[in-house]
Amino acid sequence: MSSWADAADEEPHAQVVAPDPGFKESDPPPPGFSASDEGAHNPSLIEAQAGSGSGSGSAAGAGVEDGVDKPDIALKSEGLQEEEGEEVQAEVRGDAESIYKAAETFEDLGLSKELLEGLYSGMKFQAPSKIQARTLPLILSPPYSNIVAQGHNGSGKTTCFTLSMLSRVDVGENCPQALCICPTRELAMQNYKVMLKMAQYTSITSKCTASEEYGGGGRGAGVEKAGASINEQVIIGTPGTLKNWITSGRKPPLDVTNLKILVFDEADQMLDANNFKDMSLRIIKAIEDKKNKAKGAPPLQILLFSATFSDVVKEFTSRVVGNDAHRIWLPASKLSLDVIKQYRVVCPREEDKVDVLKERIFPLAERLGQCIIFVRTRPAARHLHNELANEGHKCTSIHGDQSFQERDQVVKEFRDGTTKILIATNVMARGFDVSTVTLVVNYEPPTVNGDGQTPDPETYMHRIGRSGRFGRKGAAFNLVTEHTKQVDVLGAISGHFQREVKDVPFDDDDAFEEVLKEAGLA
DNA sequence: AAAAAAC
Repeated sequence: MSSWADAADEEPHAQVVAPDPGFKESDPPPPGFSASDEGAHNPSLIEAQAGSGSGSGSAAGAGVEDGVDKPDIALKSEGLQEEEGEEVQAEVRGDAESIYKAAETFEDLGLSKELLEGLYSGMKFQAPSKIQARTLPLILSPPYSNIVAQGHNGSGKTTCFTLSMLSRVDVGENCPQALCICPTRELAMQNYKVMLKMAQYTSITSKCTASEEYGGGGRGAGVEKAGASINEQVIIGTPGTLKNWITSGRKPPLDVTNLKILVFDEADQMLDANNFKDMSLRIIKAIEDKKNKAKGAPPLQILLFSATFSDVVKEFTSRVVGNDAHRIWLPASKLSLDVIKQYRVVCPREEDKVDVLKERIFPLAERLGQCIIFVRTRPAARHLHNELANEGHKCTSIHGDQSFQERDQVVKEFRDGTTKILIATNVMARGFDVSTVTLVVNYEPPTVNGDGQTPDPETYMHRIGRSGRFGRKGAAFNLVTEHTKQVDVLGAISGHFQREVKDVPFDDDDAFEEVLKEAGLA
C-alpha cells in the first residue's frame, strides 16, 4: 500500500472521472452564457461540455476541449486516464463570473506555505483535480459562499473540503473554526487521517469524535459527560456525538460560536429524511442559535458534498444552503462509474447465492485482490460470515451490532490486507477507501428502507464505488433470485444509470473467469 | 421488515 493509500479517500484518481468544463479565463464563454447575460446577477443554468464525446447535440463551446489543463497533465503523469466527453452542469448564483476562475495550480488558491507543502510533500498531489479547481476558488474567497457539489467517487471531494477547512482556519485563534460531519465512525476516522496528513506541516489542531479516546468503549462511548474544553481548530465526527457535544451532552460543550465552515460529507445521506436529516438540521440550528446569541460571531459557510443526490434531496438542499449557494451537479447520463463493470447473476433459489460466492467468486477474489460483500441486515452479515467461516473460508464481517473495537479491528485487518473478504452492511457502503478492492458483491440489490422493493440507486452507486479505486479496474456482481422482486429492483437500478449489467450464468465457472478477463481483472 | 448515529 502506498503512503497515501490508507488514508487518502478519493483523491489520487479523482481526476479520472471528475467533471469539469475545463474552461480557462482565456476561453470563450460556455454555451448558454454570455458576459451580458443576466446570469451575472441572477441565477443562471450553465451547461458545458468538455471533450468531444457525449451528447453532441447541443453546441459544445469551442475552446473548452479538455485534456489541456494542468490537472490532467499531472494526473496522466500518475498513469491515470482521463475519461473523455465529461459533462458538467453548474447552477451558479451570484457572481457568475467566478465560474471562469478555475484554479490551475494550488498556488492559485492563495494557500499557506505549510498547506502547500502538505499537498505536495504530504499527499503527493501535483495540481487540483477538476472538482477542486472548480469549487475551491469559490469556497476560499469572499463572500465564502455555500456550495453544493456532486462529484464521482474519486473526484477529489475529500481533498476539496479538507483543504477548505484547513485553509479557512486562522491559526492564531485557538477555538473550533471548522466542523465536518460524516455518516459513520469509519468515514470520520478516514477523513480525519486525510486531514492530519494534509495539515502535517501546519500548526493547526484537530480532533475526531470517533477516535479511540472517545469511541473506544463500545456503544455510547462517544458521550462524554465532562472533559477539558475543546480548543481544537478542526473537528471531525459523527452526528450523534457532535450533536451531543454541541448541546447539553458535554460539559463544557463544544463551542461553535466561532465556526467559519461546516462540511457535510455524504451530504445527501446526511439530509435524507430516512437517514440523518433531523440530526443534521438540529446541529445546524444549534450552531446558528449560538452564533446569533454571540456578538460578532463569523458567518457560517456550509459545504455539501456527495457523489449522489436524489431529486428529493437535491431539492431540499436549498433549505440548508439557501438560494445563493453555488451548485455543481453531474447530469444523470454521467452518474455511473464506467471503470466498474457490472454483472447480474440470476440464481434459481436464494440458497444458491452462497454457492455462487464459494465456488465462483471466491476463487477469483483470492487472485484479484479484495472483495466486499454487501448484505441487507446485521443478522444476515453474521449468518453469512458464520456459514462461510464454517467451511473454512477466511473472511470477516462488519455491522452496527459490533463493538467499536471489533469494527476497528475488522477495518484494520482489511486495510492491511490480512483479510481479503469482508461481509458488510451499508455501514461500509460509502466513502470507505481501500485501493485493493476489486470486487463488490451485492448479495441482494439495495432497496430503500430495506423494504425489498423500492430500488435504491444511490446506495447501489456508492457500494460498487468501493471497487475500482485509484484508477484500478473494478467489477460488481449482483446476485438476484429468479422470479423475485430482486430482479425488478436490479432492473430499475440499471435502468436508472443506463449502464449495461451483463448476465453471468450462475453455474458456469468459465463464464465468471471470462467476464473478469473482459473487465480487465483476470 | 434496515442501517447508521446520541442514551
